[in-house]
Amino acid sequence: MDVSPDFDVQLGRDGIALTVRDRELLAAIDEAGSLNAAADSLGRSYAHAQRRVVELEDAFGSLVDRSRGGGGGGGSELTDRARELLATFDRVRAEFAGVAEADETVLTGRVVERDGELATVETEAGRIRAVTPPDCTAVVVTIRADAVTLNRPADAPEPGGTSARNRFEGEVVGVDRGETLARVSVAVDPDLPLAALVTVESVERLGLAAGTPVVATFKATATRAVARAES
Amino acid sequence: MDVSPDFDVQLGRDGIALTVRDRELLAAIDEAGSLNAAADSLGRSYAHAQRRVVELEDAFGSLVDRSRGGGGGGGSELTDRARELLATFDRVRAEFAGVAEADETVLTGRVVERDGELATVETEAGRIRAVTPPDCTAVVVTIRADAVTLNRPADAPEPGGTSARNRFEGEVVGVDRGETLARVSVAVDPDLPLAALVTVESVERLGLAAGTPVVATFKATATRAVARAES
DNA sequence: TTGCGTTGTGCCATAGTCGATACAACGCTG
DNA sequence: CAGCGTTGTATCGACTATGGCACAACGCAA
Repeated sequence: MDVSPDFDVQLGRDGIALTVRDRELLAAIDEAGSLNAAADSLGRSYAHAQRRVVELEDAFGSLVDRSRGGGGGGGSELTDRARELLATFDRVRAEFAGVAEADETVLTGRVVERDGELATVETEAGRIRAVTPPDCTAVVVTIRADAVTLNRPADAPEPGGTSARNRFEGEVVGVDRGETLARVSVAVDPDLPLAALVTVESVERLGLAAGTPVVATFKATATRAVARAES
Repeated sequence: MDVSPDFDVQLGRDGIALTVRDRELLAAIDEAGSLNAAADSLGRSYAHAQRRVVELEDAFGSLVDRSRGGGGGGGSELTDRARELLATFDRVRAEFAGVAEADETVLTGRVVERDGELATVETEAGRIRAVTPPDCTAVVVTIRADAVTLNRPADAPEPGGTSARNRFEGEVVGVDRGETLARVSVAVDPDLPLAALVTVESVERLGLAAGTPVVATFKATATRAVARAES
């Protein structure tokens, strides 16, 4: 069952949301220098684009300095606030894209202890601390590969000296080396592969290869559990 | 400019996407035992729900075992594949929700070296390794608070012994303690606050309070840069 | 004054989504 | 055989989003 996670970002404020479509419109205005030319270059109607800008400004404040008449008939340009908005939109989108691409290892387990939104979950691989929704004991916990850091056993931080609440000793079972990023599989307790995304530079510095003993650590706040149907 | 990032998840396959709405429909079928009752309980039309199920099955394979006639007139129930689909939907949605909530520290800088998708960026706070889109030198790098781990200086891993490629020494300037999670601000190099989300248990174990010296580490693969307009 | 290209506004047409309704087919029960 | 509640299918109408178009207002330039 190969499905591809996808997402739509939006920045909300005062009940209305700035979507990808709006982002494109603002960017086009910035480039074209006029609302009219922007709508044209996007193949959209001017009327709708104009109304949409007003709508957005209603919620987000002044976004486009528009002037009519004058040399060339007038024109429009983005305000600083609009540029700032575009920047945060791109930033948020990049974050989401990161989690959409990242692969992750998922474990099923049961919560054995709970303290507010934090819980410790008993899984096949051992106990894991994760942020967990309330009122559920049967859960699946997912650990994103970009959240687990690998350490040489000798250099691994003592459990008492770090805020990384999860720590597993294991040995490397595979290194899938890309150009600059590598996906390494670590066999924790029995023989369960935990995926970690690291730089190839780290692979070389730590001398990671099949058989290398490592200590994998990841934060409780970065691993999430969701309820699962009891089977 | 306080905007609230929001998102819509969907699982794509064969060009069609399973949305939140579809998730609700499938869940309702599971609970009600019939497509008809499910549509009713959601306040939707049966006709549309039925068509949608067929549409989804076209792309995702058999999802609902439907039978008509017989005792009670028939009924429907989810296939294992549908249940699996629901589970991964929830899982993915939880991941996205995590990044939507997490606060993050953003730094502006310029890439000074690059190696494929990885780059080192010179920022006010020092050099940071981050995954970076191609063809840009002016960037904004964002570090999610749940991605940075705090270490006691004595226990901090040596740079050579860990896959965490970013390491900053600093001291705690503030602890915003929640019920089980705490947001601690760390002043790195000059006096730039880096946000870290840790458990209150970690706060106590590490004795974190204003003035405590700590070493903050985070992985290059977990920090992302996006292009920014040259000012 | 005329011309020009822009912004601002209103109205209509079109397409897509979705609920409402109606009806046939189905298969067990009484 | 009749009754029942389900699935399957077609058709209609309401609502929304969006493009197309028309026209006024604007302000500078020639």
